[in-house]
Amino acid sequence: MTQGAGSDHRSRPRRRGSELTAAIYDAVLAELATSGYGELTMDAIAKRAGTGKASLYRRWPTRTELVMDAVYATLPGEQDLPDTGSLRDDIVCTFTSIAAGLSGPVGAALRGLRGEALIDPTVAERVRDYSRSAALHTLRRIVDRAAGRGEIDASKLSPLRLAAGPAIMRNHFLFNDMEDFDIVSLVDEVIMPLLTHPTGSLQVRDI
Amino acid sequence: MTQGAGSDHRSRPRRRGSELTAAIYDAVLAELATSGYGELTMDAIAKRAGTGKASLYRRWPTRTELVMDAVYATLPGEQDLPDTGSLRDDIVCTFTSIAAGLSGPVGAALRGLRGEALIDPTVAERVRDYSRSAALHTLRRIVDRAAGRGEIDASKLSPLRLAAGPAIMRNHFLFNDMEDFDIVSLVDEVIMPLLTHPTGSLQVRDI
Amino acid sequence: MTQGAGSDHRSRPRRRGSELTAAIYDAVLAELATSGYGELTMDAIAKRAGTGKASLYRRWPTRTELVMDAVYATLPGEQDLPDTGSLRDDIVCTFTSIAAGLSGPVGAALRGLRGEALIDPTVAERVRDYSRSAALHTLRRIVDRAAGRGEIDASKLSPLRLAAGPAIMRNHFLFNDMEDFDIVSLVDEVIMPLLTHPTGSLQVRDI
Amino acid sequence: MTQGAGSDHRSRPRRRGSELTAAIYDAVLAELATSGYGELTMDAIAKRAGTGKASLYRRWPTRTELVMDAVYATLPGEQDLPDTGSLRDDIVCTFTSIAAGLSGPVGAALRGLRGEALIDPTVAERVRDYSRSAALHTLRRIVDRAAGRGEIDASKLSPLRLAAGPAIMRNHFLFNDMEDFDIVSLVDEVIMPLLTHPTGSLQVRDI
DNA sequence: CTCTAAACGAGACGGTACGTCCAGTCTTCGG
DNA sequence: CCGAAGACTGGACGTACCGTCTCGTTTAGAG
Repeated sequence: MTQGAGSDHRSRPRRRGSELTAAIYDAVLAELATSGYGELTMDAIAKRAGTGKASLYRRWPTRTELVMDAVYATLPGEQDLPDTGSLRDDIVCTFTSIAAGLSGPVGAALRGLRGEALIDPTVAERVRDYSRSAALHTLRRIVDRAAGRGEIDASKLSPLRLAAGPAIMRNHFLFNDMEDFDIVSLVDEVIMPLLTHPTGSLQVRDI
Repeated sequence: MTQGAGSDHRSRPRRRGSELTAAIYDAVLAELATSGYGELTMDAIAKRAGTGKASLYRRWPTRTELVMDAVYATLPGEQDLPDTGSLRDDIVCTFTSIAAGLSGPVGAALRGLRGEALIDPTVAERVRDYSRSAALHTLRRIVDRAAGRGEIDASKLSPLRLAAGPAIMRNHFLFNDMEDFDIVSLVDEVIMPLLTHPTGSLQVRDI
Repeated sequence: MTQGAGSDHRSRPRRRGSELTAAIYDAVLAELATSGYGELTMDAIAKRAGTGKASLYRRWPTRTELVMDAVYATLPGEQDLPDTGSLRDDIVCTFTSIAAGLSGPVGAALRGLRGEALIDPTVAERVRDYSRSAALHTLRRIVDRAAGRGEIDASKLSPLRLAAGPAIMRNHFLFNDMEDFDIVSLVDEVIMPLLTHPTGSLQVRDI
Repeated sequence: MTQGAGSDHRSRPRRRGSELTAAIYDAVLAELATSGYGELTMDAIAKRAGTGKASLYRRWPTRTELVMDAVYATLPGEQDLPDTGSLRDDIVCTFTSIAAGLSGPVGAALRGLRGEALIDPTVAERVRDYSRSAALHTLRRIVDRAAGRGEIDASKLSPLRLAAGPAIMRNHFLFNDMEDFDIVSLVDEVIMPLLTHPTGSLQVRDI
C-alpha cells in the first residue's frame, strides 16, 4: 500500500551487468567533469546514468568505492615501461606521462578520494587498498632495470630515497596546480642525485 | 508570574567576545577528539559550546574556517629555532617536535582540513592561505643560519631540494601512520644529501 | 561532509508555528482534492506547502496523524443541534448535514484514514482516539432531548438500537456512493421504528 | 562442462499450475498470519512461496486480487442454510457461524482489502465485485424461506431494514473487536423487530 | 524420443517515496 | 545590540518495494 508505483516507459532493452556498469562509470566521470567531486551525489549519478540508486548501491556500498572503480577503470593497467636506454630519460618520460594522466576529471576524482580518506579513517583503508603510488611503483622498476644495466647500484638505495621524487610530485598534485610543475628539474635536482649519491657519506648518525 | 515555556534559567552570565570564542574552540577540539573530523557538525559544536549556531556563523562563514581558527589557536606561534650548532641536529630536532605536534585532535583536524581542501577547490584556497608548511618554512631558516656559519652553500640550493624532506614527511603524515616514521633516517638519507650534494654534478640535461 | 548546501532564496518572512501549521493543513487538503488519499505523499505535501519534510515530521510522527489533524481542523466542533420540536425531523436534519460534510476532500480523507486503520492495527488505535461517530453521538443527544419532552421512553432504548441507523449510513459512506442514499427512508424505515418499537415485544428468546 | 553461474540445483521438481497456485495461497495466508496485512509484500510472498515475482504477476495483476483469491479460496462456498424451523434461530445460527469465520488471518485479510478499497477507488471496484455481504445475502434467503412458511410478510420488507443487522455486525467487525459482540442481542433487539414491525406505521413523511 | 514453446525460479532493473540528518538562515526572547 | 535557543527551507542520504525485464532451467505436449 502506498508504496512507489513504478511504471516502466523507458528504452528497452534494459541494460545489465557490465554494460550498465560502464554507463555508470561514464556518468560518474561526466558528473566529476561538470560539477567536481564535492558536488558529486548518488542521485545525480543515478539520474545521469539513467538508472536507479538501488542499482548503484547493489554494486558499491559507498560512493567512495564507486568513484574508485570508475576512476581506476579508466586508468591504464601495468604501464609499458619506456626504454630510452638512459635511467634519467626513462624517469622523465614516465613521470611526464603520469602527470598527464592526473589532469581532468580523473585527477579531480583522485584528489577527492584522497580528501575523503583524510576525513574518514574508514575510507582511508579502502583507498589505501586500491591506490598504489603509480610513480613510486614504476620508478622502482625503472631503477631495477638500470641496475641490471650496471648504471647504478640499486642495492644501496633506501626506500626513503626512492620515495622523495614521488612524494614531491604527489604533494604538488594534491595541493598545487599541476600545470606549473617542472618534472625535468625534479629529476635532475632531486631524484638523480639521490639515486647516485654515495650512501652513508654523511652518516653522522653514529658519530 | 506564569513564566514562558522556553525561558532561560541559566545563572551564569552570558559569555561574549573572546571568552565565547575560546569556549567554541574548546568545543571544536573536544568534538574532534571524541568523534573525528568526519562527524564534526555545526549543531554538535554549538550544543557542546552551549551556544547557538548563529553565534558560530556570525564569526566564521564556514565550518572549515572555524576549524582552522580553532586549530591554529592551539599551535605555537613562530617556532623557537633549536640551536645545536650542527645543521643536521637542528633539523632532526625541529622535525621531531613538529611531528609530535601532529598527533591527537590537532593532527586529525589538519588532516580533515586538507581533506576538505582536496574535495572542494573553494576550501582549498582558504586552507592554503592559512597553512604554511611549518616544516619547509623552518627548514629554510635553519639552512640559512647554517649557511651563515659557512656550513653549507645556501645559494646553490634549489627550492625543490629543500622541499623533498617536508614532502616525504607530509605524505607520511597524511596517508600513513605517523608512529612508524623514522625522522633520523629521513634526515640522513634524504635531506642532508640533498643539502650537501654538489649542484649540477649530474646535470646530464644538456648532454 | 558533502551534505546539503541549502541557500535560502525564498519569501521572507519565514512562517512559523500556527501560521505554518495552517499552511500545511491547506496543502494536505489541496493534495487530497487533486490526487486522492492513495497518492498522498509527504514529499508532495511539503512541496505544496513550501516547506521541508523535516517540518512535517517535527510535528507529526506519521502521515496518518498529519491527515487527522488537517481534517479535524476543518470540521466544526460541537454541532449545534437542530431543534424542530419533532424527533424525526431533528434526526433527518442532523443526518443530512452530516452527510453533506462527508463529501469532498474531507470525506476522502476520512475514508482514507479508516482504510489505513483497517490495514494497520497501530493506526487503528490512533484513529479510534480521534474519531467519534458524529452521527451516533448526536443521535443520542437528540433522543435524550425527545425523551425529556416525553416523546419517547429513552430508558428502554438499547445501544444497539441507536447504533443501527449510524451503522447503515457509515457503511454506505465507506463502501458505496454517498449520492444515492436516501436519508429520509433510513429514518422512517429503520431509525424511528427502532426508537418507538416496544422493547421485548418480540422477546422470543425465552420461549 | 563449465556450468553457467546461476545454475539451478534444486532437487524438487518444479511446481506448475494449480499446485503452484495453492502454494502461493498458503504463502499469502502465512504472511498475513505472521506479519499482518500492512507488511504484506509481493517480495515476501514470492520468497515464502519459493517462487518468483513474475509467477505472481502472471496470475494476478495486483496484490489486492491475489489476496482476494487467496482468501476466498479458503471460504466455504454457498453456505448450507441452517434449518431450525424458527426464523430467529436460523438467523442467530447463521450470524454466529459467519462471525466465527471472520477471525484469524482471513479476517485480517478482509479488513485489509476493505482498507485498501477505502484508500484507492480503483481497488474499491474490484473488491466490490468480489465481496458479497455474506450476512446480508444469507439473511435474505432465510427471510424468504420464513415468508414461505408464513412466519412473516417478506413483501413488506424494505432493503434498508434487512441491511440494518448486517451493517451493525460489519461495523463491529471492521472497527472493533469481534470478541465482544453479542449476536443474540443484535437479533432480538434490532433484526427481529425490524422484520416484524408493521411498515409505514410511522410514515409521517407525507403529513 | 526429440523438439519446441511455455512456465518457472531467481533476481537485476528503472523508479518513487520513505524517514533521517545536516547545512545555513531566520526569528524570538532575555540580558 | 548580541547571546542562546531552536524552528525553518532545502537537499542528499541509504532503504524498501513496486512492477517489469532478462536469464537460464525445467516441464509438457506435439510431431
